[in-house]
Amino acid sequence: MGFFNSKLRYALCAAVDLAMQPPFEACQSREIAHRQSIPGPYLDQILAALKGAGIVRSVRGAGGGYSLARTPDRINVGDVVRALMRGDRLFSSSSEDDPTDFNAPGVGWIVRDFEEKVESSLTAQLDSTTLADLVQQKISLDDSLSYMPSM
Amino acid sequence: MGFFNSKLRYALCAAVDLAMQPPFEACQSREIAHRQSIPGPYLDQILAALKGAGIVRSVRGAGGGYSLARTPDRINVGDVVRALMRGDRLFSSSSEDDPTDFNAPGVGWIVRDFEEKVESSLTAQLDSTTLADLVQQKISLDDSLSYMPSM
DNA sequence: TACATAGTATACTGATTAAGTCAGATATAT
DNA sequence: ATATATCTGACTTAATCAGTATACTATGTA
Repeated sequence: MGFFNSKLRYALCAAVDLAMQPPFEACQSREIAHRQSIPGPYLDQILAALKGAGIVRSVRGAGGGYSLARTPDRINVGDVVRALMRGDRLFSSSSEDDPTDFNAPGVGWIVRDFEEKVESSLTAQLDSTTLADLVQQKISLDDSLSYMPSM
Repeated sequence: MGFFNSKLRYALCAAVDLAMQPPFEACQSREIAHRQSIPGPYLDQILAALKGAGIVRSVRGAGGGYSLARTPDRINVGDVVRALMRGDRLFSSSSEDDPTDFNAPGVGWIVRDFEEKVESSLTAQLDSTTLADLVQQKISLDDSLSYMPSM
């Protein structure tokens, strides 16, 4: 439906959710799933990816859960995107797996070059927005609606 | 492999190819296909979409072919993208087909709102680059390589 | 009028990805 | 030990991507 895929959207929701919790306090995946309406087992996959990228920390066993590995102002949206898109789409590789000969010095070059400009300006935008920014927007929204549940 | 899909890349190559031909002179689809290394029948599909969007004009019968419907400086990349992405991906719709409840006033809202900001800045970039710009880059490239075939 | 040329339309196919689901293994606090 | 959690990997279903194939329609030229 949109520009992001659902996995990425879920990941961002989960990350922002964690960013709104008391810092470094473990939070169960099923709580996050419930608050953000994310399918439980699917969220587990996503959290695993976030953990692999060092965005999230996990504590196993009873009383365990997930927490952010850094403060929200030191995690940006680009980090989350890159964590999810290992092997997946959203301009996965920058190097070698060209199907056609866009290497020949022709129109294809120019098109590819333009594409890269778009990519890099997009990346810049993703990297300049932090989880803290998103949390702040959430708070502003709640304020403007004149009610303040922490959900 | 990249941010664009191959259909869009082909469409841009074809459009730029036409932009480099003598203005309003009909050009056969198979010639374009050959010059730009695009699978013939696949290009036909793409040209049909471009025609449907009023970007390209076609003349049927012997001696016919395709030409741009407007001058290259009045066709931008965004036009081509929108022509191709009818029903397809790359932020297809802006309205109603939300799978989950991103309508509830929660974190999902903020994520969706950020997503839309990204989309609109992307759209702005696509809309501010014309086919004429891309042709100019091609010419500059040829110059800098010190040889000037029109291909 | 007939033929060749060229675009138009539709349907089909194989490969890949998206979006989850499910079962079970592993770790840990009590 | 056991209940509670994460972790893992395989599996499923549907959609999309990237093209092919086939038949049809329109038009300029001989």
